Amino acid sequence: MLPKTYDFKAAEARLYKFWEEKGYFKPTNDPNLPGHDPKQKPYVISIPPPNVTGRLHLGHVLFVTLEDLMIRHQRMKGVPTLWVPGTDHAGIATQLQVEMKLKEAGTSREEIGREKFLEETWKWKDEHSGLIVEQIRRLGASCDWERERFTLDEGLSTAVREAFVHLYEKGLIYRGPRLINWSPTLQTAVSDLEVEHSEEEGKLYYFKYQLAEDPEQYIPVATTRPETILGDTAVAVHPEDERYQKFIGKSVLVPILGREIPVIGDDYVSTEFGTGALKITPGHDPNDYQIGLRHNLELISMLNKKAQVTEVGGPYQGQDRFIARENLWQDMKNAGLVIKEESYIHQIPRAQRGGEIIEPMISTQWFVDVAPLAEKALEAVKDGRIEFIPERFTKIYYNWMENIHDWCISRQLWWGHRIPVWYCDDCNEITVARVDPSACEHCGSSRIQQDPDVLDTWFSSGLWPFSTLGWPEKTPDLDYFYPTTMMETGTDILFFWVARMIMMGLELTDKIPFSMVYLHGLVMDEEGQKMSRTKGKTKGTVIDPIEIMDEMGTDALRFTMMVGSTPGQNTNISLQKVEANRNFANKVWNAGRFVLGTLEHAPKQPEGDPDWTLADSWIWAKLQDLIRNVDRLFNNHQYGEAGRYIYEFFWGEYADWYLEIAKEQISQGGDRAYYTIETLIKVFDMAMRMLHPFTPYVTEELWQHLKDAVSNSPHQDRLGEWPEALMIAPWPEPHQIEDWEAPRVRDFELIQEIVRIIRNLRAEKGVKPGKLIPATFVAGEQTLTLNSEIGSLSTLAYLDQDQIAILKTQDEKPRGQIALVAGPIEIYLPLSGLVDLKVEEKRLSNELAETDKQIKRLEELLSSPFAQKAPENVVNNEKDKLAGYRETAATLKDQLDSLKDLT
RNA sequence: GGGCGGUUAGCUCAGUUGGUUAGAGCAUUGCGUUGACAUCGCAAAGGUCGUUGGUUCGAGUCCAAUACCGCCCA
Repeated sequence: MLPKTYDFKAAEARLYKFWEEKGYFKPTNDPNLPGHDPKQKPYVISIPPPNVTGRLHLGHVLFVTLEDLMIRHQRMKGVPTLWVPGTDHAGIATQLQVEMKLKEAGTSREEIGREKFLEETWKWKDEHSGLIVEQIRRLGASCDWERERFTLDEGLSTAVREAFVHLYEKGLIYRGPRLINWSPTLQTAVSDLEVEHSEEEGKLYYFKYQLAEDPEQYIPVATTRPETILGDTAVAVHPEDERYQKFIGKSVLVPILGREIPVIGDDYVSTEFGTGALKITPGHDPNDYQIGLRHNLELISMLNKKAQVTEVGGPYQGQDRFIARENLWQDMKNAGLVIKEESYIHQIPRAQRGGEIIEPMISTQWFVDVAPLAEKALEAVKDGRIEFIPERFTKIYYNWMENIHDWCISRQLWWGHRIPVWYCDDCNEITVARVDPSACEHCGSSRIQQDPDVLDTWFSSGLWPFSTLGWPEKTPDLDYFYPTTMMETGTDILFFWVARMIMMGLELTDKIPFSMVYLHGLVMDEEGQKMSRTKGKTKGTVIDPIEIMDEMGTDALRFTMMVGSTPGQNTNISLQKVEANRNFANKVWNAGRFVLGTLEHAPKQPEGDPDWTLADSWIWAKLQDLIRNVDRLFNNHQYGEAGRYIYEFFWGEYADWYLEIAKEQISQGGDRAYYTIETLIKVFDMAMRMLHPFTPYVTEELWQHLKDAVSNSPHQDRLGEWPEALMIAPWPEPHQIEDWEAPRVRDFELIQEIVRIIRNLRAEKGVKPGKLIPATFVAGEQTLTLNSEIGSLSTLAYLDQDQIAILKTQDEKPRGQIALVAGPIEIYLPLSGLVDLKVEEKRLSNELAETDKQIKRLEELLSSPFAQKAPENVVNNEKDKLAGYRETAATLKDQLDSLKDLT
């Protein structure tokens, strides 16, 4: 006998090892092995690689569980499946961690130098990389670990190198000074996507731009960043603005500095905003930069890389940008150039990592010219080769692709793929090479220096679906498993990653990298807020998945993530929910225990063919229905909904009803017991199969026990040979609904209704559950059905089996008994002493009133145009209901009448 | 400024292609503990689906407008 509670701690590690050792994580039909059939279409997922030095958070849990579920499902369907795991080097994040460590040790990367720093970083990586991988394994992830990759692996580095050189040679990568997003503390450029705009309170500063020819006249200008006045190279007004058009072509004086700059007309300027005149700082503002390009304006960098004022700032040179703002403004006040300040809410660009204010500045960086790539990437989605789930992301994708900007790919970091470009000291030409060159390819000089920068981590991530399979080598893996099938990831990296993979894949491999993109939302706390380490003064809301797994088991966590999630929507999670699902795992465990227990005293062999009871047929029909629903939902990627269906079936139908009835049927012994046990097992087996992708551990554990028990039981003959593991057991196939199902389900629902109504009455009358009571049923056409279910009825409603009468009709109403009505069935319970005629009358008339209401409602409905216009089956449905209510009403009236005779 | 999502029971969320007075978990209330399960069982109470209008025989489910919350892009 199994223990009373499921000991997940012992089971999980053991089962994972078992699966892995059996080689189930590896694809069947491996292209590297003999007998490979290239025609069999595989199902492939490449994991969104987590940060190699990171640690598991709930976001990881969500995606690992989802992908594992998809993979396990396909594997059970017999499809060759491959899930490629791996990690990424996470340039900035990892470098920062190591820098922090160095700082603690009283040194810095600059101090120890690049080579030593990289050594330290690799060491750090080696120390930490095991953790996240170990944690992902613990989640039950059935990835092929022999194909695990890391973005800085040799092979993947070759891929990055190839991609860079290819794009460069095609003219799609270029270098040049452009306005980029600069992070003054990280001391690197970042891409547009790595900048977040947050709405914050600031000030709008109004001041005077004096005319050079007549300082008495001025143009009023408003700005949120007065310090950038030092870098102004024009003042722009709308060409049709009557207030200012006369100034166009004249010069104005930069406050304090006295530099002369032109007044230009540009219809970008809004006449509504501020004063209607705009100062233009092309060196430090993206919009101004565009205007500068249009008007050929001078570009002035008034801040250096530490965001301090440069020499162009005259007296403010060396001051931090925010200090300079105050000082300059004060000086302008003194000079009478200030008009006013008002508070103003505006967008502040902040670094996604670190949160400091990003400084737009001119810098020489490497860029990808993405427009030509985007065009192909757009086409691949428009023509349906790539599909988004949920579908609405298609539009979001289009919108981004259609307004795409060049991608700044160089980072002033040390940890990452170093840019494969060498500059010649002699001829100043550059050499871009797949293999490290020893001499300039232009003049042959050996005095060449490699570009010190590394590439954006997302550059290598963009190659992930194919680089992990061996590209640019033509490997059997690449040939067979690429394009991959499913890209499953978070909505937040649609642009960062998915879009770029599509662009890179199409450009470099000429193929789409995957045909489906499934996007999940973010994991939030129970109030739908982002989890935070601290929340005001109260404790943080961060839930540590490891702790949860320790306390409640991996399955509980996985199931919670799955049933709590809907495609593209955020998932709110709470400990309470995990607890509820731990209870579910326990329920599954105990139901399994029960089923196993029945096998121990199963009759040896059946004597005849099966004679299925109503309950047997009912649960089997319900199972078929479940299989159909789960199939439908999986096909639509509604995994959470599928999980909820299985949960409901298992707990609400199989455990609550069928198991209880099975007890009684087994007690009858003989063939009845034999076939009941068979049904118990078959349904349980199927349920375990469908549940397995959600909760792999508890299902496998139980299933293994069941398999052992069955193979040692007489049932082996009829149940046949079972596969070696649930994990590779065939997925239940849906069957067309058969004619016998609906009537059996209807009949059983009548039994359920009878049971419920008796239970309710017992509860109402305070009859102890242990007390068995007699009952009389007047069943009319249902006499046969009820007769066959005496056992179930008495078990479920706690009736005395020896004192049950089932009559077809009844001439005289019994006296002094409680009368109940369930559909067409009259029920009489001789609860002497508990019968209060007044109470009974009230109860019956209430019921009658309720029934009459329904009858009236349906009569109205059926005499409305509904009867003509609605489809026949819908109308018939309502007609049947009406007939049922009428039957009930008639019976109730009968009972009321006979009650009145007594009074 | 453009776009997207959400608004359903006290809380957190589900809800097939519109089909006829809405489901779950948790919380609440009452009863219950000798054999699958107290990580439980039985039962009860609790929403008319943000608002307005429209399409339809029929709308939580489609359309339009609107309010509030959130996100993305500019």
